Amino acid sequence: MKTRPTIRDVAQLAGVSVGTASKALTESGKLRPETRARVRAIAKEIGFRPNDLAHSLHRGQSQTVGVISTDSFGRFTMPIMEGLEACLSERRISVIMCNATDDPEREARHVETLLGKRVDGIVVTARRADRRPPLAVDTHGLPLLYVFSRTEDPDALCLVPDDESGAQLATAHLLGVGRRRLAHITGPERFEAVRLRRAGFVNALQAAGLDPGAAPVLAGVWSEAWGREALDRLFASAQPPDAIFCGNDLIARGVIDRLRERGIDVPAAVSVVGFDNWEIIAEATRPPLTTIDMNLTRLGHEAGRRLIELIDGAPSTGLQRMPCSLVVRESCGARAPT
Amino acid sequence: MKTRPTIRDVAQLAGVSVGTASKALTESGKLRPETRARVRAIAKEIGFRPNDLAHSLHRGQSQTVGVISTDSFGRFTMPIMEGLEACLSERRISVIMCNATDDPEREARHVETLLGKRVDGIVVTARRADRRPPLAVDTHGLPLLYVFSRTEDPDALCLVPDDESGAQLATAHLLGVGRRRLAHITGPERFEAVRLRRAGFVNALQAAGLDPGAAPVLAGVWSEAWGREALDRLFASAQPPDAIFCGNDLIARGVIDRLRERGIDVPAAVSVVGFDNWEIIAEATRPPLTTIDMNLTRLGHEAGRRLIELIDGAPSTGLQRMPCSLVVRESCGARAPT
DNA sequence: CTGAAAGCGCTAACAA
DNA sequence: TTGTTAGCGCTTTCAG
Repeated sequence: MKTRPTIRDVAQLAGVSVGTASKALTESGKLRPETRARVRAIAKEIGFRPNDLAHSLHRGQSQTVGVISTDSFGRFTMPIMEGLEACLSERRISVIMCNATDDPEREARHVETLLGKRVDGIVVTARRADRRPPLAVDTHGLPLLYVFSRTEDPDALCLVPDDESGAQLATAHLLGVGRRRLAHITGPERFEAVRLRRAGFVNALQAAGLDPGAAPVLAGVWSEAWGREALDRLFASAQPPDAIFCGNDLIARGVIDRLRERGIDVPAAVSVVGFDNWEIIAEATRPPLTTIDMNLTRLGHEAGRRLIELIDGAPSTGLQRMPCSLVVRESCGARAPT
Repeated sequence: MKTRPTIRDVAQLAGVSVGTASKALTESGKLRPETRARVRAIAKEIGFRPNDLAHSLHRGQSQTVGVISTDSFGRFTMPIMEGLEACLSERRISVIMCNATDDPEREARHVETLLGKRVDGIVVTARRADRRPPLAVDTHGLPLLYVFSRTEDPDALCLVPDDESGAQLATAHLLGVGRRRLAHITGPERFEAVRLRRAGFVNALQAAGLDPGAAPVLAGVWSEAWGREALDRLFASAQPPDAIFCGNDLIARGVIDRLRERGIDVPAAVSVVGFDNWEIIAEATRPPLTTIDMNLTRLGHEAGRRLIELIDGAPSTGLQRMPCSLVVRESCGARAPT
């Protein structure tokens, strides 16, 4: 491995001292423009690129943060990463990806490595936004941020989507297109997201003066098959719903598929709204699915912003819920009921 | 930011010199076991963690590699990353993720940053395995590896899935269950993957003594809607196929959906095989989809292995095609035809 | 077996 | 305006 040119090489070729060369290259200090230009020319010519390791060692900041994911680069992690990286790369901060896949030992090893590399901060992300135990390793007060993930540690800063208000948004939209007999088909009860989204659903009904007790809520799993099955159950009753809020887009897809199979028109007879805005799914349903977007990329971006604040010394703790938004496609019909 | 303990602190508390402390902590050299134990105890007690930046600066290796993706953390990048990270983390090598999203300028900036951080190697990955221009920045002979991506640079090492043999596998499977009137529905012609998979399809037919000219090939887009439309076209003819090899799972899903809508039984009347093994899709089709897996996680793992070899000094160039495999579910029927 | 010191590449404080 | 030097934290000779 041929070693790369150092600032000493640049200085030598430019006929100045290293100190001068350094000054010339970092904009800092006062220098005769002529000298500066010469140094820079040499640097460019020999392909000098400052060694950030040395810089970081000196400065005590590595311009690097670590991301620990328990979601092995899954569907939710990627948009978050995208936003995070976009935000951080503007400050020339690099992000190191670590996959722990729910293995505490791996996680600990990764944190050790990150600490060794003297990252300026760590963000923890997960497959679901439920509470998780704090990192097992003592991070010595390193800036720490949980995204799409929460911890018991009250000192930690956690950023999660606002499932409840997202669900209210969805429900309100169904009411807005004139529906009154709503139902909710969702995932496993043990997910906090399921409980929050149900709460949002119920709240919105109450706010509209409807009786939530009359609105069926079916909890199952996060799959199309469950969506189909649940739909069959709802339509076995005497008073089937005219609108269904689904806990995620997969369920919604199952629901819509089954409605079509039953010859029930969406959105003419029944309106459906999903959750996730998983585009490949939402755009492939027939008709395309109106759904809730958790704005995960924005969440990641915000995480980057907050992490930088933490790194810059502004302390901050607590749980922050970021708003969801409604993406209207065609599965609910016109906004104004006819 | 309270500064972390250094090896000097450890040495001082243990009553030895820094040199001794270093030896004690690195397994190297000869030391009285008693001394070693004492040093280690102190180190553990005060939470000493060696500063890898200093280590790297000294050693000239950063134990870090960069990944440049043009696929903004998309569906194909994820499994590759997973395998790569798993492989590399065993050697305690960290991976820095950079997203360039097809913007050459961003890409260049990222490469600069990586060079500054003195990464030991760079892997480039993409949304599709087609040829791309080499990195715009001079990497000074840094180990470089293209995964799921190729470049014109003949000196580069490129790892891609073997689309052609994957397609042969799929086609052979259809023939193996007794089908003879095959068709192929696929994506846009401009994708190399489309051309290779078609070639594999044709080869397999020829190998079986069938006339490829008689087997329709419909190129369109990578969507369910196209799958449905193409199926309608095939069944508008006098001699519809009894087996369809689809260029990806989305198309396959559209095909299967439409077959069901037409009341044609899968797999009794028609066999279908997909490509990608995108589990969420493949498992949701009715019946579940038999498909080709590009083994991207393994590809990523292999990339890690090869990159380590490059870093360790073994030169290697050229295009390497990694095998795909067949995942049998239920959309083709029994292996032995009745 | 252990201590002292040079040096990895860079920056910043101080001299000239 | 420019040069000199100490030091960031670690490893690795080379003496002791």
